[in-house]
Amino acid sequence: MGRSPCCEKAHTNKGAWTKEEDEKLIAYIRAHGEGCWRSLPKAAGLLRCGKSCRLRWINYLRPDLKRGNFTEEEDELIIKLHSLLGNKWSLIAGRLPGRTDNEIKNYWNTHIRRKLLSRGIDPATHRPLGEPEGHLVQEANATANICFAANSKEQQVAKVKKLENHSRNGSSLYGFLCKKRCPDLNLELRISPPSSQYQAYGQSTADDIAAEKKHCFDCNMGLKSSRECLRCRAAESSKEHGSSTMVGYDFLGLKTEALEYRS
DNA sequence: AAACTTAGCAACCGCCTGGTC
DNA sequence: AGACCAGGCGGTTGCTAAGTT
Repeated sequence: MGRSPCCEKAHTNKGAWTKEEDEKLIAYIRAHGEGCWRSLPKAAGLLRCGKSCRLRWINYLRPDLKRGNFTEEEDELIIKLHSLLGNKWSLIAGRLPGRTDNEIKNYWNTHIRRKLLSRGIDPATHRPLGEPEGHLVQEANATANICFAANSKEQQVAKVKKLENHSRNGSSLYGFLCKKRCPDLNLELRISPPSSQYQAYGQSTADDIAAEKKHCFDCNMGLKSSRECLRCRAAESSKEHGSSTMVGYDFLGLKTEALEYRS
């Protein structure tokens, strides 16, 4: 038995992408959007594995990527998020607009690890080198089990329900753990109507958004995050789930699921 | 100038998860 | 219930440029 390979390896290119391949992939996704990665290579005329196309698009070709060096603020945010989430690079990336999980992972391994070691901090535990891990590590693990990102509304609902089984107030637990480990990092989740979303961002982020004009093409108001407009998603969610409240905004204005669910 | 080492990062691999039938 | 599939994630590899001897 076993799983069939995602592609026929004998007839696929490997290694660095050429300019022509990039152009084909960009042109195809512009015309058809992101969809079935398995069938995309053939449809786009690429001799590549679907996974390879997805990686190339997400990590390099996506138009909303921020290129260039990490700022000091981003460094510190990554460190704090890593202390809470561990090696959950995709979750960390979800809170750094324009950065990818791969990019952050590489940056962590090449820069931040060294930076922490030079400060005498163990990058794995975020505690002084040589000190036993203690209870805070368990707390970090517990925090990592709280899910922030889900791919669909259905998953969000399922995950919130799962969370509710553990705690009647999941965000309070999260806030508690965050505060305990990083008292100066505001990761408190909030419920707010879409119209007031900018108030939840904090001024600097709102200014950045305005400067970059990252508005949704559909409603022309909500923030267009790396995947979709939160405002439109909120509207869609409430349509589908009746009185369910599925969307919230974290301190960076990025996608924050699983905040509240009323059945 | 050449040989060697190191750092940075794009890309790959294998595993896991969730959805569908 | 379980087999299969697609997408996603984290760890690792390998190439290349920069730095050092």
